[in-house]
Amino acid sequence: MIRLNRTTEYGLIALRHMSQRRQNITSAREVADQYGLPFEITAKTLQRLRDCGLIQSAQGAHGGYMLKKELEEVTLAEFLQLMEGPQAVVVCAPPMGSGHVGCECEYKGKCEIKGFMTDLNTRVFRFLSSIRLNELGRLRTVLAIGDEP
Amino acid sequence: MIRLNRTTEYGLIALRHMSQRRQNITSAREVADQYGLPFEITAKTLQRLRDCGLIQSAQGAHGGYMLKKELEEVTLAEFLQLMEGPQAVVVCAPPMGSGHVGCECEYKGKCEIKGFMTDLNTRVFRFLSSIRLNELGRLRTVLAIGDEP
DNA sequence: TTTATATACGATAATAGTTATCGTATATAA
DNA sequence: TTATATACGATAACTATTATCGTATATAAA
Ligand code: SF4
Ligand code: SF4
Repeated sequence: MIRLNRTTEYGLIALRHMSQRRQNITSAREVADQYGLPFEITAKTLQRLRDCGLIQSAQGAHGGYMLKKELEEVTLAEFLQLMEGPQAVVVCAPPMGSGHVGCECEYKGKCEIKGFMTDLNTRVFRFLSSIRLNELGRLRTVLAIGDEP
Repeated sequence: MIRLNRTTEYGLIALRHMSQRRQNITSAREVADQYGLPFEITAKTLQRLRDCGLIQSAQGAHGGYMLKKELEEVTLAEFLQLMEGPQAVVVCAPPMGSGHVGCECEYKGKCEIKGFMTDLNTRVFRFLSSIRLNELGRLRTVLAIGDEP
C-alpha cells in the first residue's frame, strides 16, 4: 500500500540535487551519472517535473534544468499526484487533491466499508499534505552503524 | 503509493461482517455471496486471517469462521503487514513493525535521500499505527447525495 | 556551416505484481 | 453416505511498473 514508485524517487533525488546547487543549471546526464540512475528515465522524469512547473528547462548545448518553485511550497501529496497520477486509497474514493471524481467499483452497492475507506483516504491525504519537499534538504544520508555487512 | 490491495479490502469487509454478527459463525460462502466477492479469493483471505490469528476456523459441515481478536487491538499497520507482507516506503527502509531488515538498493552508495525516506517511513508507520480496525464498525456507508448519476 | 551536447517525445519491450481460477484433499454434521 | 465446509498448491490472466529504443529539435561554440 505504501511503496513509492522508482520514478518518484528519481524525481526527489533530482530535486534535492538541484536544491543543493542553487543558481546553477544541471542536466539529466549529470544527475544520472552522479547517482548512477538510468539516463533515459531520469531525462523523462525531469521533463515531467518541467511539465508540472516544478523546474524549468533550457534546450541546446549548455542547456539543462533549474529549480523554478520553492520546495517549501510543494507538499508530498502534490508531488505524488504529479509523479504518479491521481492517488486514492481505494478506487471508489476521490483521488487526492483535485475533485470528487469518485470512481466506479463493482462492489459499490453492497459494500459496507466505503465510509471507513473514504475517511481513511481523507486522513492519508492530510498526512501527505503535512510533509513538504524542503525536508529533502534537511536530512542527509546518515549511514547507521552496522548498516553494511 | 497509497492504494490498498483488493485482498486487504476483502479482509476488511469480512472482518466488519463478523464484527456485526458477534457470537455467530460465518463462512466464506456467506461473505462472498452477501457482498458479491469472488468466492475463491474470499476463502483464501479468510484462511490467511486465520493463519494470522485474527479469526478462528472450524472445518466441516457447520463450520466457518469467527472473530478471535478484538478489532480494537489491531492497528491498520499490523493488518497491512499481515495481508500484504512487510511494508516500507522504499526498499532500503526497514519494513514496518518487525526488524531492521533494511534491504538492498542498487543506488544505496550514492543516494542522498535515504535519510528523508527513512524518516518518512517511520512517520507513515506511526500514522498507520494510529488507526485501529474497530473504526470499521463506527462508520457506515454513507451514500453522498449525487454520488450516483 | 558543421559539430557536439542538450532536451523532447512517441513507441515498445521487459519485468514484476496483483488478481482470479482450477483442481484436489480433508474435516465434520446430519 | 452425502452435503457442506475449510485447506492448499499450482497456474493463468491481467495490470502496472520499469527500462529501452529511435528519432526529432534546439543551441552554443568551433
Ligand atoms: S466500494 Fe467498497 S470495495 Fe469498492 S473500492 Fe470502495 S471501499 Fe473498496
Ligand atoms: S537508497 Fe535511496 S534510491 Fe535506494 S531505496 Fe533508499 S532512498 Fe530509494
